[in-house]
Amino acid sequence: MSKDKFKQHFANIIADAFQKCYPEKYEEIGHYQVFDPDFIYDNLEKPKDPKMGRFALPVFRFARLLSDKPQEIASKVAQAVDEGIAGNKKLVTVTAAGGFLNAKVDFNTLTMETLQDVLDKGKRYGTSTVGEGRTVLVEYSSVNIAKPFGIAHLRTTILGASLREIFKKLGYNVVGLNYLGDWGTQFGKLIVAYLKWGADISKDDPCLIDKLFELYVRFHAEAKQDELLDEKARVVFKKLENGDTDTTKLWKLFRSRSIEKFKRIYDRLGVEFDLIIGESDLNDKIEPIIERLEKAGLSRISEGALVVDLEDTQLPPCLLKKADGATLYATRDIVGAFWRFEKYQYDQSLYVVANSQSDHFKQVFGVISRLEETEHTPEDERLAPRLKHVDFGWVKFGDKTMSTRSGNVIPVEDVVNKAVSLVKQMIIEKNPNLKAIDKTAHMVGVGAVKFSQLSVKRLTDVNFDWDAVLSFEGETGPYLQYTHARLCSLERNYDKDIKSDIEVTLLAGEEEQRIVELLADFPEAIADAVRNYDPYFIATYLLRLAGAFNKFYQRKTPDGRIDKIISDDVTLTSARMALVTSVRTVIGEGLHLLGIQAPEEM
RNA sequence: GCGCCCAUAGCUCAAUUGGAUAGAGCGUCUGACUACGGAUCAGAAGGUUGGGGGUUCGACUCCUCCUGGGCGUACCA
Repeated sequence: MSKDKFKQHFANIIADAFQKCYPEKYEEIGHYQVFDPDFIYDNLEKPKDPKMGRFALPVFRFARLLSDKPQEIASKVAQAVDEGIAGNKKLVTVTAAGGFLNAKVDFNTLTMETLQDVLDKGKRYGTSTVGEGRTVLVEYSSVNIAKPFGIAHLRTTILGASLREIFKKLGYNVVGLNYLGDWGTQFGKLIVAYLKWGADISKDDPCLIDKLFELYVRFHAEAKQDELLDEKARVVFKKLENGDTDTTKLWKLFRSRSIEKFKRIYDRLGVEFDLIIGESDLNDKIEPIIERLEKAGLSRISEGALVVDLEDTQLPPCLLKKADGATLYATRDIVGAFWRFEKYQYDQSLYVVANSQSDHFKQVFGVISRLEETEHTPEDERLAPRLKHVDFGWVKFGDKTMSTRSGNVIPVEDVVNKAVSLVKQMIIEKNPNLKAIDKTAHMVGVGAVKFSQLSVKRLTDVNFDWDAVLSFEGETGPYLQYTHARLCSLERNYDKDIKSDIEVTLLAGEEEQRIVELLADFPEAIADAVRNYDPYFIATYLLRLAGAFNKFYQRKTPDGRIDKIISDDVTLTSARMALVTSVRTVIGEGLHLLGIQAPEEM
């Protein structure tokens, strides 16, 4: 990530001032700590209140080093800075506030450079090249065949789709991967249930998948009474693994019909993948890896099953094969990591999966790590350090936990349909002349649903609340879209070219300054999102930006009138419009990174 | 039992990863030029950060104990 010019300048003059204020200490320890601009740079923070400045350095932690009081340090250094740059053009102004050194940047310079940057680059503003030549895999959604697409899957789908966009923005070669759950004992259960109770279901029934799911729920209910059912399911799955024709035929039918159904939902959500594979695609790749593990002496037979011990991790052993020889999903995830590397040579591989599976991934990564250690794979060729479980909290509904097995599922399709139709109603009410009502309603409805999943930090459990998801006011997707549409409307009304060579002093008001600062913060918001693997940081940034703009937009003059952006004052208007277009650009691009569309009217 | 995670305004969530007066939205209440798009904006009320102890210049954040929840815990995914 390239360094912020203002920050760098601040770090330089501060380090310099420290040298002047504490010459004997500088003599003693040399070009380190507070005397080193890079050290200062890394210790900079953003003040709590933007009014205090653009960045700040807390000096408490240097009190011991300099044997001086924090307040003293701050005021001495601030004074030294002031004297040092007197007469020169001040890029930053430093003030002492308690134990903090606060820096305000020269507003004209910041405004000019930021607006020029945004207007020149347009959608490419905030792009960087840190990811160039690097490949990152993002596994997300990963729905299970023959099961409903419930809101439990909503979070991974939307998180992953957004991460895919964000990494692209930074120049990474991104492979969005949907890893279908199309293998495992569950298919034994499904087939047993189908053969037992589903004789009357036609194979062409359009509701085949829904009906299958009902049978699946029934299976779990009846399995509580009848222990033989689970046993039967295991046998049937084993038959499937052995390639039994009739079983395979049924499995193929369920699989293809499910995929058709999922495709419709992905289309509706506007979620894309670069590769869709299933667990079953790995079947012929499993044995070589198991042989490697055996050869490395890592696996052993325990109670009839093939396991790898992970004793120093407090984790239970990782099961590779059940006593009947059938594989488990950990086995397939281990194999999959190697397979994916062969195919893509990834630098990072992200698994966007709920945190309830964190032990599973610890086991999988642990086994891979051990194998590579034992085989003495060179450090820089190892896969284990490249694997990352991007976990996230539960989606709960009321006081119940969403559980597929109990049939307690809210289909994503219902959620989207409800949101879209509500938006449509709203448009008809508020903006009946809008041309593309259905298209717009879809963008906004889906935007609301997506934003509801991204406006909370990844690891926080969320309650699925219909009212919250279907709310279009306050901190919501539609709020951002509305602001965007309003900005577009201003551009239509203005109807002239937007120029970046404007009179920046006309944007010196508090509200305008705040907007400029936020515009300049966009790259940082993206960096935060990447560092934390969490689009939340972009979502919350956009809310701040939109809020700052809306405040400016509705600002009043002292006589109580709205201080309009477009006025007879040509110079002022063109300055403000440069701001308008910049904000529109960043909100539009920010929403794009979240996987949300930004209509020009709504 | 063991392991991991969580507890902040009535509700849903934040808090720059140990920093300044703990902030937003929703809900409630009061307002906004006869609206450059009111899906907006301004303001008010609302807190002993679950509880005790500790670490230090400084704790919502780290350590410890307690209480109350969630998830996982070898042949499901």
